[in-house]
Amino acid sequence: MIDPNLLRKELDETARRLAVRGFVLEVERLRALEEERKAVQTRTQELQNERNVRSKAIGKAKAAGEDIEPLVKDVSRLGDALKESETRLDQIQGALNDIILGIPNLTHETVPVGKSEEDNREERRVGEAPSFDFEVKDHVDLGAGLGHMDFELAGKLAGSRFVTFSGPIAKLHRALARFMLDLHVKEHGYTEMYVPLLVNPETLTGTGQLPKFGEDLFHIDSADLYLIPTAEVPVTNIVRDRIVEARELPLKFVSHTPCFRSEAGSYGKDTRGMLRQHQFEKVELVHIVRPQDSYDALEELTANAEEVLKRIELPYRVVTLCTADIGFGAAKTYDIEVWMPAQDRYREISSCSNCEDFQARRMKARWRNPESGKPELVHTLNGSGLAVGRTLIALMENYQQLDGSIRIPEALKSYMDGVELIVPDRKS
RNA sequence: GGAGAGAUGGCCGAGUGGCUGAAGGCGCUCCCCUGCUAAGGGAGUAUGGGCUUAUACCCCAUCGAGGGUUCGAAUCCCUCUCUCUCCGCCA
Repeated sequence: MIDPNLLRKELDETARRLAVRGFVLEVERLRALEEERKAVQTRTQELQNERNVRSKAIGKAKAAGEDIEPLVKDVSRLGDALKESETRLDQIQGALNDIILGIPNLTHETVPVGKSEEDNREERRVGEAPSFDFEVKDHVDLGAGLGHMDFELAGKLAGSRFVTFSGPIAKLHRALARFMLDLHVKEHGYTEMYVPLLVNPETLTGTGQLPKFGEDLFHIDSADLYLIPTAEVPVTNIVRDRIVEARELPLKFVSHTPCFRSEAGSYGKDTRGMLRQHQFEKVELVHIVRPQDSYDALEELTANAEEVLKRIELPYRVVTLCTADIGFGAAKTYDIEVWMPAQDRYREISSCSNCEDFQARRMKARWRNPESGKPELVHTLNGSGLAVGRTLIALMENYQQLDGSIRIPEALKSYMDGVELIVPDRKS
């Protein structure tokens, strides 16, 4: 959440900055609530103070053996007024809290202002799109030809937006995840985390999925738990309600998990193939850093994710999301988009965001600043390094051969037990 | 799932209705003393909020979480969460 002081002291300016990203702030309602909050809070605290002072006096009088009845009678008068004041304060603060939890983050000054994803700013292109002297197939046709990717079977087992792999495709999928984990742990200095895939509402509120985006999540009714939509949720919440020492920073975590998304509201979008699934694997990168380091960390994290594509030689580009396309909690986001030959366009394969103190404030995630000696909010960042399923289909499409077989890039061979080519299964 | 015990500050730990935001110890910070080391003496050491020019005062809240009783709750009652022990079950 954004700094509540902005709503108290710079309300109009804050509304203007939010309007840039298409969010309409209820300025007049906030102003009225804030004014009342101030009055009621002051009144409540005065009443509490009076009660405390008088109650202490009763304690003393009693210890001294005096008659306390008149004193008790005197304080009881306060009861109703105090209760009423406290109740009203709770209501106001609840209302303010509801509003503020629904306000998106303020964007960084380097974020392009835009109206749609058309206005995202391309930063760089890396690698050459492969040229084919035959008609390219998409991953669905390739998978069907190979006989190792089955959407119908998944439909029978679960429903739409699921997939099954068998044999060499399942192995390639696993190889990709292992390759990514090893790269980030051994060469980029990340600590691997194994985390719960079901989390409670507090955790999801910490990273910003709740209360506003609950319909995007799968919920377990029997236990009030949710399936994680990304490892960002449990991993970032490691520092929730903590004050970390300055010497511990930066914290860099990598976690490979399945992710679950209801995709409510995306009916009819990317229905073919496994671009948009209810369940997919992702290797997630999370940084917890000092505020002054967060923009350097965003470059580092993005470079770490890009390195995966460089190693497996897939062409991609990096774009800075504009104010219309950026996510709820992010101050700045780079999307990495991989080349998809069958679609003849780049598609998102990683999203790397600096949330600044937006999640930290919700989570009460702080560090002790040695200069002030005081706890201050950390900055949090996250990014896919990479989405494994999408990497798999990008690899299939970019490395396809005339006969429908798939070549294995050099960097993955050691993870494939020597398999250099995935060929159609003659049995199927 | 059944039976029982517990949750207090960075840590350990006291505290069963009143000057306890919390004894004592450890740790940490600063100062003093000591010609090394060790020991010793003193002071300080939670977080959020209100007020404020102020990280100064003062005030409010917080002893797992949320309700309740009371003039007054860390202490009493209820619900929940988590931890530990025993039994059962189990990858």
